[in-house]
Amino acid sequence: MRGAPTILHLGLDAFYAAAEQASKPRLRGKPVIVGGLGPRGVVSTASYEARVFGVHSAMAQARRLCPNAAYLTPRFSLYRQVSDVLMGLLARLSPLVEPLSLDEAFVDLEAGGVEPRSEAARAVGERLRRDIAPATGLSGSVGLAGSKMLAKIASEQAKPDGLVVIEPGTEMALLGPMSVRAIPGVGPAPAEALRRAGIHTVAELAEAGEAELVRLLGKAHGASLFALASGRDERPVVADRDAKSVSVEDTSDEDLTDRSRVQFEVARLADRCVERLREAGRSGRTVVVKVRRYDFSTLTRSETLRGPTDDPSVVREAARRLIDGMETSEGVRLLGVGVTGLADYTQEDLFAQAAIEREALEESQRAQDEAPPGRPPDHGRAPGPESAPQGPISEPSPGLPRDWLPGHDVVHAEYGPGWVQGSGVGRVTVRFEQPWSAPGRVRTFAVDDPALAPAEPLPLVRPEIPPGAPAASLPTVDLGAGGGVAAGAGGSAVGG
DNA sequence: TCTGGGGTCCTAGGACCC
DNA sequence: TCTGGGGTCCTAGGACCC
Repeated sequence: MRGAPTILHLGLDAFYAAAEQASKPRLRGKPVIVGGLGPRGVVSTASYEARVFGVHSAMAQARRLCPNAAYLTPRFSLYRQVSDVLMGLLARLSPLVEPLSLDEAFVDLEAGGVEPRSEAARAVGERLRRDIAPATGLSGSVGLAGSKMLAKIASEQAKPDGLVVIEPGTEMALLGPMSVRAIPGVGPAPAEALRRAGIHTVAELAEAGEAELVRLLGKAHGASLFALASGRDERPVVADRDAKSVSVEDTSDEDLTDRSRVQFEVARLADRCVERLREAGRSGRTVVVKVRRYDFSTLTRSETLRGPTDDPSVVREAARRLIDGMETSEGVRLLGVGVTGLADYTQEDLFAQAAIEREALEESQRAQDEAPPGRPPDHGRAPGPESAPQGPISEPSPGLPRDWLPGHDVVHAEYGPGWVQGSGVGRVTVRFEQPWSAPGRVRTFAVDDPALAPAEPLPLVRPEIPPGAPAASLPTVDLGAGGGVAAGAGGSAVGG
């Protein structure tokens, strides 16, 4: 606990939903829900307008409460882009920045040379809030306090779009009457155990004493909770924490019962997991398979290899052995594959590498041959790294239905950039607008209209156009394939 | 509140080694 | 050959967070 509020916690407000509203002028001021699509989808983030209806994160039945909201598919490439900008702003404040998620971080202002006084810390926080809007197009809330826990509680109180400083010396008066749930780490299960023991507030936690809390909640939880409730929190802000695991999982729209289908899906998940592992430049030693059954009971099985690997076929085979030892006959709603025990990737010798790639290729061909019947051949999603690169010439194969996901970006040869508002019965409705344009109008096309193509997200903040540069080509967020957004984008701006 | 997806940390038992 | 304690690794499950 510091004598000055020099630990800063920042969180963007309703991040994903706010990013969608910044992106889509027509949705500003309206209920927007990211996620919640599909028979088993849950809400990822609800805009403040949607929260009025009682919609919140992780909720399954949002549609009943808020049928008129815009339900959108998440666009993680955009959120990551915004996150990079945000973390860049924070890095200017201090070398000690600890990201907690894409939109949340702790910053140690003292390590950044900020004078350890309330006024100085507050000034930095206020400037940060002012800088966030023009840099990201979004708003954030800032908490400042003498410890991580209090800074986080402060920024929670500051939401939306505010700043709260907890002055050292005032924290116990503030904390005491709060519910035990206000302390990060106290979820439903510990809260219930505490309630049965007659403990409801933070003050009662501190009065209960460490021994009692350890008895109720176990050694680690009890001890750390007692310290936090007593206002003791010396946890440092830690930058550059390495990830400890990588995993992917998928809930199917309907429970899977067919054994070969389960095996096939596990192999695909293993490939996706390794893809992500490799992107992170890591390798892992323990392969984990997760199964959630029809009744929501959850099983995991793991296998530790002799050494770390980032070889798709090795991970796939381990996952296959694990799933083969698991009971799935009554129906599986979720399958997952993960890798833990991560090590920094070390380039193996070239022969081994070549052999591995060859094997992976053969394996993926085998997997394709083994694909169980009844499954569409493969719409659009690349089955493996070898088919990934696609130049500007790659046309969408005619006849194959494309997924037009609500909220995703498209570009039309005549009307320019827009986003999918909805699709069905062979038609897709697109709203033509950009982050910096006035609200746009919708048009409807056949799903296979050749003039319509998927596109990368546009940045939320209009990029500066250097004086003298041609006003056309606006950059897209990702420099990946398929861009081609430029045509006609120059003239239609309104704001700015 | 019939419950996603990506993570983190903790607990507890058993194997194994010294 | 028996007994014991401590440390570490592995496995499985559970709780929490965003």
